[in-house]
Amino acid sequence: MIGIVDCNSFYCSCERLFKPDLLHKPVVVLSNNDGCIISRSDEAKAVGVEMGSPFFMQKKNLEKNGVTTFSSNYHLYGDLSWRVMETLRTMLPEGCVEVYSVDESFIDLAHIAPEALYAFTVSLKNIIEQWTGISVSIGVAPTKALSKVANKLAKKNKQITGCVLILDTDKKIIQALQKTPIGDVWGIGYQYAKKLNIYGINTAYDLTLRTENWAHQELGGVVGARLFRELKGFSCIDMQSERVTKHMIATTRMFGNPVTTLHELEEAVATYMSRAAEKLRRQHAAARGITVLIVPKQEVKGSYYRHGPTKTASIRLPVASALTNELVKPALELVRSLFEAGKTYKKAGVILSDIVPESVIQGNLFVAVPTSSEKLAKGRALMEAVDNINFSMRGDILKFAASGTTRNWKMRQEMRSPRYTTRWEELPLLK
DNA sequence: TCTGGGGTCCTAGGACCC
DNA sequence: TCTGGGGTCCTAGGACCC
Repeated sequence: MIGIVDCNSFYCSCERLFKPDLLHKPVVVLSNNDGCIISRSDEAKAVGVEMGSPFFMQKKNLEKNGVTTFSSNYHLYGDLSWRVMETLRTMLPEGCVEVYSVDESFIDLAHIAPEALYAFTVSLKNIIEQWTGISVSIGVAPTKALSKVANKLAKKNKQITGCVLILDTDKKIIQALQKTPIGDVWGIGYQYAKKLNIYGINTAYDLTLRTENWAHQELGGVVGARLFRELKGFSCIDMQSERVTKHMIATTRMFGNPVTTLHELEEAVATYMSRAAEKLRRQHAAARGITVLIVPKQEVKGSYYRHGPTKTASIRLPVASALTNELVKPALELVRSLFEAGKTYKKAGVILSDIVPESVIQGNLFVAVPTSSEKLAKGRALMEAVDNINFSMRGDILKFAASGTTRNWKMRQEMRSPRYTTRWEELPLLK
């Protein structure tokens, strides 16, 4: 059996941990730029605050209901996430925990006897809550997709389930599938749900009445076929070992204020590239592919989004690199090629792809030794020094000049809580 | 210049996840 | 006025090869 452990209203729970007076009060957390609502406590859900809804549209409702609002504080969430995952690792054998996102892990429960499953799961939940202060829900079933179904139901009926639900018989599985709207199924997003509704498929159970071939045809090929089998109880999405290196590294941001000049765009792109390059070096890798994207401010009729189409440009370096200066330079050329004078921009970003481990950077036969080993070593040493200083001093003390110093485009975060657990200056104080 | 089948590699873009 | 950020996987189609 496979379980999924999911933190309840994770970001809100993190905020409450250091503000216990908010325990049974409505709380929400906003996305970057204080744009939209990305986490809600149960009390906030109860007064009709929708997930993903824009902050400015909910502002009145939030005030009226006395909802406490936080900007996102990723230092805090990242640290508490780590504590929860570490707790799981100490409770389960090596290789049985797959961290799936900041607030979720799949756990392999094959080693637990069926009759002991429920008691084990409950004790796991209690220990996590006791050790970290974060409450979780756990769904258990024969496959990953079914464990997600179990988890959703456990959360929906907290009073009855106590946030733990185990689907260990065909009967329970079928009942659970019948209670699950098709759009709630893991792997069925907005587009597929719409399509399936047209075919008269409204619950997860309805989908299982079709054939694997049908799912293959209508739901994106092998992905759909796999989901179909998983819902039928045949496990085909294995536990993944911890991924060491990412295949793609992105740093993208909305601007705090709209940007109209090439100069500002260049600053932003240089800044984002510096961050992306840091992430790259942290995983001891180098990248060949560079993509720059900018998004103009422009109404598009009939579109869900309130911005113009994303403009992208990319290149491949002759040789993979992890040096900020080598990555910034081509990125700046790309952004210059994309920029159109007279337009207003609201977002920009960089994406590094074609990522290889640092140890296997391929030389290029046709590149005339610009990267003699001596020069390469110097570049690495410089990067290491920059990374170390920025890490120990916090907040980019050392920057490349191209990143600028004024940064009018920086994002807004007006209601961020202190970084209680990762900054000495921001430790919580007891009176 | 025309004709065929089978394969690889690459990129762009769509769908999804949290 | 104001709608997030960072990922994954897969498919289709073009270029190129024999």
